[in-house]
Amino acid sequence: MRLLIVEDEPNLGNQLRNALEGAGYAVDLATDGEEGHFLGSTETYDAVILDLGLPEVDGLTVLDRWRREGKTTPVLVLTARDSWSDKVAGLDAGADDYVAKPFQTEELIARLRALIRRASGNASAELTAGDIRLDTRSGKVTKDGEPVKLTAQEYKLLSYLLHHKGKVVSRTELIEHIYDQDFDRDSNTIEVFVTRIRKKLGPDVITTIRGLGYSLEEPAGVA
Amino acid sequence: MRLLIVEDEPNLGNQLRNALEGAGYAVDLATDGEEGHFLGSTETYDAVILDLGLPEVDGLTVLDRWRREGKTTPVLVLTARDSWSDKVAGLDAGADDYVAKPFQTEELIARLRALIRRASGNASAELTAGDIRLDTRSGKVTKDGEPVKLTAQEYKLLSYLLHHKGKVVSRTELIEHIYDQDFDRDSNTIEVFVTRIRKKLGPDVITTIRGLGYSLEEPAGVA
DNA sequence: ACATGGTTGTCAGGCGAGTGTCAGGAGAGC
DNA sequence: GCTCTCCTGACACTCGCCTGACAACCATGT
Repeated sequence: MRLLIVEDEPNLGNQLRNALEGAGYAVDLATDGEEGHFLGSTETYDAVILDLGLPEVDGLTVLDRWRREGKTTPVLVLTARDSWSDKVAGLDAGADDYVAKPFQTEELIARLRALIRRASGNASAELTAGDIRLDTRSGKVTKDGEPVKLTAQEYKLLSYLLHHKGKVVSRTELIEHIYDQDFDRDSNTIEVFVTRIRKKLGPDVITTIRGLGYSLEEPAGVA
Repeated sequence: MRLLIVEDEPNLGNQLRNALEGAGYAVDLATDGEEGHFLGSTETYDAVILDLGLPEVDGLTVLDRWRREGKTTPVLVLTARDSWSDKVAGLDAGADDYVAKPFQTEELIARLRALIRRASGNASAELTAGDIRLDTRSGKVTKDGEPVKLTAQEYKLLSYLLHHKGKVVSRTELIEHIYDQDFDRDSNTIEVFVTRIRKKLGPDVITTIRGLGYSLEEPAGVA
């Protein structure tokens, strides 16, 4: 899962980045509205955290532009506390959720998780495929009810595939969503991690679509 | 366990704070409704003690706002002795328990404990995991029936993990709940205390989830 | 006031899991 | 059979975590 933070205040921005990276997200940080809008328009993110009070271009404007461009990425807006007018305006512009500043990191993360879950159309916090089960809240994975120990990267990869169950996901797409901007794009880490996951969860969990990428399917009628 | 006290009368407020800190809680104190609401909205507490007669914004209003914002933190309300109307109103606004002023500190603490226990879904005053047993009433910990002497911080840490048994708890979350507002966030005290607890209770009590945090599990079927 | 014992937070060194790179091998598709 | 893609075992390096030692800080009793 990859996030964009648009926040001009350096302290808060970095603090946020650290917290979210700690929570297992890949994070890009933009420090003004111009850069934020640019990144949001050109890169793909699973969610955006947008501060409203920004230099150059106001946060609301950025949000509005994205929506006009047809971007549907879920956006979580940071508002100053008490600023109800901001909230209303934000709603109109198409924000998906709010957190009042200053905020508690845990709450922000919880809301983000909910946002991403909603956006990918999953009602529940649990993602499943066959006998594999992943709980996004506790961060635990089980197979046949047996807990399986995954490392951070393995978890990210599996979680992304589960969020896009049934679709074919290219290696590039995976790299873009699991790592942040500056990461060597011609590396075979993804293959390596797919292998490692297959070792832990069984060879049939992830299907290779030769030349295109990988896909995680709900196993067909076979019992 | 971290508490918020909202109490305008300085004597009572400080007295409460001392008593509760003595009982092993991390305590923040707000002296008016505005500040109280702000802290309650932005920080995470395990419970709130709320006086109803407050300057600026009334206690009931504060409570009502929190509930509208979706806060589910358990709230214990302090009411004047005979003010039944307050109680009724408080109930409507979503208070979880009452203590009539003037009150006995011990009673308050007992009720708080019950409140927190209920909120975390534990029926009993005892938290257990394997052969570890923690009595929240007496504040005593035993392993295999043998009493174990824990220091205050060790106890807090263990207790928080037990309250969240099975979940992965990040180092940040632990810091936020064990210490009060201003505490250096990048310090390795948590690691140190985990080590110390492991020394006293055995190395397998607390599991490290690399990159994410710690977790306290009910040991699997193995006898 | 002073001494004492215990508790708490900081630091630095060390260790190991986790991660990415590589290279050789297997298999699909033509 | 040849080629291109993907798989996978081994290795090196990094970074996170552990842990022993120290110093500051209480609380307590004298």
